[in-house]
Amino acid sequence: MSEVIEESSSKTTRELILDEALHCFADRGYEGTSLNDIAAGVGIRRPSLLHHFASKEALYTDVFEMLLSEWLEGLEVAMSSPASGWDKAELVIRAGFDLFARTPDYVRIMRREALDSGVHVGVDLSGFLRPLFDSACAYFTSEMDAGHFRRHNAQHLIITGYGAILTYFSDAPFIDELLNDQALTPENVRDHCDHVVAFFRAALVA
Amino acid sequence: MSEVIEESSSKTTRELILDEALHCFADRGYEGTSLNDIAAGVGIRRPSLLHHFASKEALYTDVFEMLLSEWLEGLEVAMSSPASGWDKAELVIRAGFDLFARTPDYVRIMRREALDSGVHVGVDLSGFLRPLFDSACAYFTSEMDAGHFRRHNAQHLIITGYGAILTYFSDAPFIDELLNDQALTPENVRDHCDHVVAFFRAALVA
DNA sequence: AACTGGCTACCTACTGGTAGGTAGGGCGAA
DNA sequence: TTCGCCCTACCTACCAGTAGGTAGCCAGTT
Repeated sequence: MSEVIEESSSKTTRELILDEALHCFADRGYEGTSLNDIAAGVGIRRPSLLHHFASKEALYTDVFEMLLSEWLEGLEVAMSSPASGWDKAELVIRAGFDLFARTPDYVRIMRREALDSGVHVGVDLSGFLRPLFDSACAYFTSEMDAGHFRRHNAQHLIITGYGAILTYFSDAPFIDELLNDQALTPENVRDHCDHVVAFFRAALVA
Repeated sequence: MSEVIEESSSKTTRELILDEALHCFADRGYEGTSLNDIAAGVGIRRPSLLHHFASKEALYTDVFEMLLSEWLEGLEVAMSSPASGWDKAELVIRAGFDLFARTPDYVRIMRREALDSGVHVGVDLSGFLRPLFDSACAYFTSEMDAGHFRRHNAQHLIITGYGAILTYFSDAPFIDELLNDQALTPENVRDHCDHVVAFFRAALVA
């Protein structure tokens, strides 16, 4: 049964294209990536790539939906945890770090998409993330009402956290240069995660 | 003296090109902007634009150097203030907000450059910003040593602050959608600035 | 006369996408 | 089993459009 061997040892061409496209789009952006680049990375010609995806936009949208489903899954698991108070906030922050460290290419695509405000992608990005945002706001508000957290505007708080965490991964090449070190080694990611956790704890827990 | 009239009532073509290029590059990125776009925005043809700038890269580099000199000037003034302790940190944060709110296009270009890790621009970005980074680190470290601030890793702290502040401006279109509001109105910028100041104060000042 | 700053016309390289062809595997019918 | 057929996955060759850049002309100023 050759397909068993194929499934265990190698991916389908379609999956190889998605992987290569993810990497190229993250690295050079939508406009900066040509279908020839992606096809060459996979080892096929452009028309063969277009046999698997109807257009460049369709390919990008598929990559982006991969990203969204993975993030939604990863974050919903953490956010639905039965923990409460600071424990839960820390759990979500650490889950976010794990998620982003595992898939830094996704972070850079998301950042590019935020900069371009969704001109390339057909999906409704903010509609997709709003539920997460709203439930995070509700959580912090209720914890502040209960006196467990210092009072802050919950929306601004989430945006600040989103920026602080995402930037470490999206701007990693730049941070590398600034620190003269590799930002994305496991130890450095853990160190920065510990710092962010301690920083937010100091700001939130009286 | 016609140049007096020109300076007060209208800009030179070169300056008009720089302004339009700044806006286009911020909006659609380097690859996403064509020289035709910029020329059309100014009201001339592409070859005429290339009469003023040797190439697309040269134009981009000039735009970027405008950005750097403006930022360096704005931040150095704040950082060289004789204030101390938390007052000085708050002063620099508020100066950064003012600066970024005044020139949101610069922020988006900087973010794109951080994502691309400086492939388009000829200047040494991290070499330019390192002195600012180092002096900020030294300041926080000495204040923490003196017991004025809670102990944090200064480098991580700066990076967290950089991400938290920059993101509000670079991702403004995305935040607009998330909040169903305009992130960059003067009131909203001030509100967010107040929040960031309060948040960092809570985290740093025991 | 010379310079400035614009123009049209053109170049080459490359883009996303299409047309048409082919090697080969899977499969039902003879 | 073998023949004929379809389908998948790839290919080469090509298309129109657009990119950045160049050559050379022309009008107005100095």
